[in-house]
Amino acid sequence: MAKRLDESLVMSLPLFAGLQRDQVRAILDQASPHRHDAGATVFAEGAAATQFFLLLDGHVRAQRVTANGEQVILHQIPPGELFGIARAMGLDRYPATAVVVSQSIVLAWPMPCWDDFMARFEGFASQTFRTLGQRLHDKNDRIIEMATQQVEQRISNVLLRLVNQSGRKTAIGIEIDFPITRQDISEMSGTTLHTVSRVLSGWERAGIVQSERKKITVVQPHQLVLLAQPQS
Amino acid sequence: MAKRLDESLVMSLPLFAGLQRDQVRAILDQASPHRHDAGATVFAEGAAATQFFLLLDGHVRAQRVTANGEQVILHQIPPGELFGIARAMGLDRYPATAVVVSQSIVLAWPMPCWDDFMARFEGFASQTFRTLGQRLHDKNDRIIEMATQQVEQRISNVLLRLVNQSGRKTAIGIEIDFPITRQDISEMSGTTLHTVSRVLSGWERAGIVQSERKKITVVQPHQLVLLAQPQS
DNA sequence: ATCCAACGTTGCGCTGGATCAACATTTGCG
DNA sequence: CGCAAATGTTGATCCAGCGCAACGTTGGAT
Repeated sequence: MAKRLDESLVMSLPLFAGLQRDQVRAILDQASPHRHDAGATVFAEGAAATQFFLLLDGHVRAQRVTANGEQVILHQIPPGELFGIARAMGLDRYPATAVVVSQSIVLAWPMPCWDDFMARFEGFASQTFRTLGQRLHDKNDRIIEMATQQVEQRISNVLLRLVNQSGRKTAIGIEIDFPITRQDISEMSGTTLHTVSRVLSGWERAGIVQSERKKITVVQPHQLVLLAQPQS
Repeated sequence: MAKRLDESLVMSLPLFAGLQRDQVRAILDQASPHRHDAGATVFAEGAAATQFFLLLDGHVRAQRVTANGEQVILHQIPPGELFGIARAMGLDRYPATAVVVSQSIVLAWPMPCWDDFMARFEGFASQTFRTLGQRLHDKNDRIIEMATQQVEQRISNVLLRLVNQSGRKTAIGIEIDFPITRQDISEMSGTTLHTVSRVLSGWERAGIVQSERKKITVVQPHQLVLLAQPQS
């Protein structure tokens, strides 16, 4: 653990915009960096919220399990974003489980730092507000989708969101750059893996997507946008 | 407009906890009070966010209309809560429409006050964080419900939420203390008014609820709790 | 090289709820 | 008062998508 974190890794993040280099230094010095492999749990629902985190690289998702044992994926955290900030919301336990989707680099701070940072760094609070506002907005969108749209449209929307957030341009289209299963998509769209499989098979036949095991490439994003629209 | 707002109206709200009487005075002096009748629109989706609001008394809901013209009720604002705080989330337009459900008293501040209040009053930011966190939590619950539960369970959950938030004890049970239609409930639970009507008729026959036009009284809350549970 | 677990596909039947339709009741308004 | 609009009820029908089942495919562990 001798190696220090380099400020340049994070200076470009909106969270640290407007901070001096030595301020960032001070923040980073209190963080412990972790590398997690796919499948690892960063924190579990209901556990005491002793740390908060910044996702430097990779993909982490927040999910919850129902009384029935069904999983629901609530949120996919993009690189550069804070997560596990229960303290900000007045909670002392994590409201969901954070699971690593693909190898990720995560910074962790002890939760007491939270109040300290909020008080000392101007942009910290406003940036956190923005993040929460964005999440709230996304969740509203999702609620509206679930309330009014058909399964096929919901799946289109999930794919489009993933592509926008984590798409990587390739020769044949835009690829989702982390491993994702039909089951995952079903847990994001409120349906079953069977239905997802059927729908994706259909789209593959129509040339809209192309997929391998745990990998999906959107070949015709425009078609997907059309499918995502509520049909008149 | 000669009458001044009395501090005691709001001093007990968590939002103003820890503030001195003269601080509250200063805040109130910048507010303009409004009385709205049922059906009035406080602000519309997409409009420039020029004001933020505090609901003193009554009921206001946030809703959005889909491209199809279907309405979805996103949130019901309880008395004492801030709303229309687009600024906090980094937005300059309201993301939803705020409609008055029953006669309400609302305080309005010009949006520029927001940054000012946030900077000057300690508890303002933390209380707002708490409110946003609470909303986020509610929306997660709702997403999980919509993804995993049957219509009857979702309707139970909606009723229970309304009863908890705005229930008034009466001789026969707990009554929802603002006018609410089957249509409204369907827009909160992602179903149709027909299905809501059928379900409520069933519950009425079973003696769980009792309802008149635009009025619902839960007679056996416990039964409703049981119905809301995912069946094994 | 083999095996096993995870992942993906597809057919089939069933059903929860949407949709369509008709009608009843209540309220507000000219 | 009488009428139109809003609200609520209930029956009949239909189908999207779930549950179930069987099977195929891939990759990683030993």
